[in-house]
Amino acid sequence: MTQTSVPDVVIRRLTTYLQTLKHMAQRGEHVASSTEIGRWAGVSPAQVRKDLSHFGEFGRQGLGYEIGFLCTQIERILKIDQDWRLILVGAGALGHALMNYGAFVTGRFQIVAVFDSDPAKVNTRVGQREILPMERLAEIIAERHVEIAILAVPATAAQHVADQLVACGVRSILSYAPITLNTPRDVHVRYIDPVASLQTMTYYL
Amino acid sequence: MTQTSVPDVVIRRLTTYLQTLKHMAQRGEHVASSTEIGRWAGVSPAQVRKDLSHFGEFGRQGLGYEIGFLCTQIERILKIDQDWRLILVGAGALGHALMNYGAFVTGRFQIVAVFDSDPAKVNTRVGQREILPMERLAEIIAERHVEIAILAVPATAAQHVADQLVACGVRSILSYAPITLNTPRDVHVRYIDPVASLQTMTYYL
DNA sequence: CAGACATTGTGATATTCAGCACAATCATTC
DNA sequence: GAATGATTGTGCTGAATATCACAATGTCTG
Repeated sequence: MTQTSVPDVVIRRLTTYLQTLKHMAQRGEHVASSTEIGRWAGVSPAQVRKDLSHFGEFGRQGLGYEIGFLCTQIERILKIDQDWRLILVGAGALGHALMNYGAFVTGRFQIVAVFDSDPAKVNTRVGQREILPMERLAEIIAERHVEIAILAVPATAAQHVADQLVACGVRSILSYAPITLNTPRDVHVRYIDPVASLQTMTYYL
Repeated sequence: MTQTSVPDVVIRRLTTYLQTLKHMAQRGEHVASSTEIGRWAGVSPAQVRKDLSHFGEFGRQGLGYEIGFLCTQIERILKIDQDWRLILVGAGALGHALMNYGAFVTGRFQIVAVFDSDPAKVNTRVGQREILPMERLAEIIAERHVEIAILAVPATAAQHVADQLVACGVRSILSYAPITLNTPRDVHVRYIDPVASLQTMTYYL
C-alpha cells in the first residue's frame, strides 16, 4: 500500500504480469481481470490483486484492469520506463551471444561497453563495439553513469571482477558465473546458471 | 528428515551448496562447517543445517561436514550422479550458443539432438550435430529416453512447442522464452530471462 | 584420559507469505 | 433508475519458511 518494503517475490512477479499484459495487448485486448492475468502468469487471482495493491489501486471494480494503464504503472514501479546503460564484462562465447541478443540491441537495456582482461581480445570488435581493457572500467562507468553490469567471465575470475565493479560504483550485477558472489548488502545480484536450473529439475524426475 | 515433500527453495539452495563445496574442494580443503558453507553460499548457518537435515545426517559434531562425502550425497539427492540426455529446440543464435556451452559439451547434461521448425535450417549443422525437423521430435525422445528439453524458440512459438514436448513425454523444460508456459502440474518448468532479471533489479536502484 | 571447545541436529518460536472471504464499488441491463 | 452481476481491495486466517537456542555429541589438547 505505501512504502513498507515490498517482498522481492512480488517484484519478480510484477515482471511476469507485465509480460502477460503485453501479450494481451498484442492480441488486441484492452481490459484484463485478475483472474485472466493470474491464469496466464500462473498465480492465483488473489495473489495478483494483493501484489498490485502494494503500489496503489489500479483496477476498477466490476471491470478489471485497463491493460495499457497497468502496463504503464508497472513500468513506472519497476523503473523501466527509461533507458538503462549496461556494461558487459567478458567477451567470450557468452559475451558475444549477449551482445547480439535482440533485447540488448534494440531494447531499453543497452550495452554501452564491453570489457575483457585478455590483451589478445582488446581492440577487436564484438558486434559493433570495441572490446576495452579492464583498466578503462572506472572511467567508462563514471562517464556513462552506468549502474548495472553483466558478468560473463569464468567462475575463477568472477569475484575479483565483481569487487572491481562494486568499487567503481556498480549497484546491480547480472552474473552468469556459477558462483555466489560476495558483495555489500546494497549491491543487488541476480544469477543465471542453466546447469543449476537443470540440477534442481532432475530432483523431481 | 524423510520424504515429507521438501520445499523447492531448499532444492535450489542445495545446488549452491554444491557449487560452494566444489570450490572448497578445489582449494584443497576437506572439511567445512555450516558457518563456512553459509558464508560462501550467502545463507545463515542454521539454514544450511536445516536444509541438509531434510535428507539425513551428514555432519559430525564438533567438526563439520566432510566435503567429498557431502558432495556425493547432494549429487545423489539431486540425482545428478548420472548422465542426463537433453534435447534442444530452436537453433537460432541462442541455440548455437547453448550447443557450444562448455557444460553441455563435456558435463553430465548432454544435448543429444537439436530441432528447428525452419526448413532452411534443417540438415545444416550446429556444432557437431545435425539440426532435425520437428517431425522427428517424438521419435528421438522415445528412442533416447529424453526427459528434459531446453526451449530456445521465440515467445510466439514457445507454448506450441511446449505442448508438443509434453505430448512426447518430456517432463522438465528449461525455457528461455519470455513467457509463462501453461503445462500439466507434473511437468516442471524453469525460466531463464535476462531481461526479466534486469527488470527486477532496476526497482532497487 | 579428562576437560575444554566446537559444531551438529532439531524442537520451539518468530516471521514472512499466500489464500480466503466479503464489503465496497462500478458497469450494464431491463 | 433500480436491480443484477462482476470484480476489486483488503482484513483475517492459515500455511510455509526462517531463525533461535540448546542438548547431544564429537574432537582436540595438555
